[in-house]
Amino acid sequence: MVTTSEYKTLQELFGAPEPPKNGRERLVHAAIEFIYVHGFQALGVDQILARTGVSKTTFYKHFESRDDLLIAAIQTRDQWEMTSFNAAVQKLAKDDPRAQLLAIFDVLDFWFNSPDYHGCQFINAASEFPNPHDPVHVVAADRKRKSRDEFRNLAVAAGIVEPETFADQYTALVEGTLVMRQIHGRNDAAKIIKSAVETLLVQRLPPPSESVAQR
Amino acid sequence: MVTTSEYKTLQELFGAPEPPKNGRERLVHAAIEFIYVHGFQALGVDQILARTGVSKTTFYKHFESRDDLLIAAIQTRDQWEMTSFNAAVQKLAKDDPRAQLLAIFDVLDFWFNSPDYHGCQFINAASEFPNPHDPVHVVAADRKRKSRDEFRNLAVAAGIVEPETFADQYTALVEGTLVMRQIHGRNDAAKIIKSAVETLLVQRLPPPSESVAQR
DNA sequence: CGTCAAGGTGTACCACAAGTACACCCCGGG
DNA sequence: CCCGGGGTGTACTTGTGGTACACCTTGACG
Repeated sequence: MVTTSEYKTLQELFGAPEPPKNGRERLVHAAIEFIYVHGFQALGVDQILARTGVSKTTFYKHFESRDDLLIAAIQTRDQWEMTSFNAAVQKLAKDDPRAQLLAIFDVLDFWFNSPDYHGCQFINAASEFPNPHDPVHVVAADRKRKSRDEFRNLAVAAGIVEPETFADQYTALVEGTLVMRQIHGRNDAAKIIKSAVETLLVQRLPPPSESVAQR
Repeated sequence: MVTTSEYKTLQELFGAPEPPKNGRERLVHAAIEFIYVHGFQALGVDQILARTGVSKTTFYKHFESRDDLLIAAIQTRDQWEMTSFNAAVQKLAKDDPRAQLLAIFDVLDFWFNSPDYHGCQFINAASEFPNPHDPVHVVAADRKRKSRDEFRNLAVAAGIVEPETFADQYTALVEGTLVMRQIHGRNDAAKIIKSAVETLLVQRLPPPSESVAQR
């Protein structure tokens, strides 16, 4: 098992999103930053204009409406976060699927203890836009289902029995870990839940193949 | 284990909140209903006034502001939901703590498959008001932490080893189940995750006492 | 009976944010 | 040269949270 101590900051694991350039990208970038801290509904058009120095006319040339900006923001965030997170897991656990299923919680632990953690953007988004047909909700729900499918693929690759059921239970633990960190305020959540994952893993790993030396 | 088939509807398990009477209660009641479906930010003062037939002047005699109504709404919902849920668990599992830890997922399953399920109000609230000092967020976070403590108490009563760790893992599974139902759209979540709870339980139940040790 | 307070109504109004209309600027490439 | 893409500024409309003020109804009680 790769020890995570060689990585000190989340930046090293995640990298930073590209700095903004033209008007539209400046707006989306500023929106992402603001929304992640204060939520979607708190974002005011005038506020984001003052913050970026873009004029209102320019804004409405790039976006049909305020909602249009919100959609662009979560889509961009989705792209960035998915690639960053997967890259971080890859750094810690290479291509070993079983190690990756555990390393995911190490990455979560890093993330949880970074100073600018403000919860899972997609849980927030789906809660703020409860209508399942709202475009923002759709992006968030798709992201969640894709994550669950990636977990299933890892489970299959790791040779876990009943990978679908395992994927559901593993996903629930991940989501629950996010909620415990964000709402319960437990920033040790990832460390503690990781042991539950190990319990589920050993129960589902059929042959005692000593191939993956764990510990 | 109590089979749940004797209960057909969530109403039987939960009961209904008391019908509204005077102006203030009508407003709070209508707000709760609306918020649970559409979210906090979607609630407009004029809308709720039209819906209840209360005048704006009356509204502002009862509440300092719109936010004040939101706070009253989530507090009232908190009271009602906690007592209803606990009563439902009691109906299914009497006073057997181990059975209660499993029955909680049976109640969740009922709830998930009722037509008017719209997610966990408190996850929604904390997401819509991400500022940890916001009054609405505080109510939601307190509710979550209290639930976790109730789970810990059940674990202690059930004689589970390391009840604190178990409570954290159990809580994560509950929260994860809620998220999977609400965002992933998996209304079979409670059934599937229940088996993970059983796995954690058998691992933590120390003596193979053939009958559940009851008080 | 008279009166007074609690709780309710209606209308007009202010402040602020989303979104529109219109006139204008600058600059690089056919 | 001039034309279109991208940018600016100002003034406006509209909707909604919140206020001010004048008024109505009911029931307890001296």
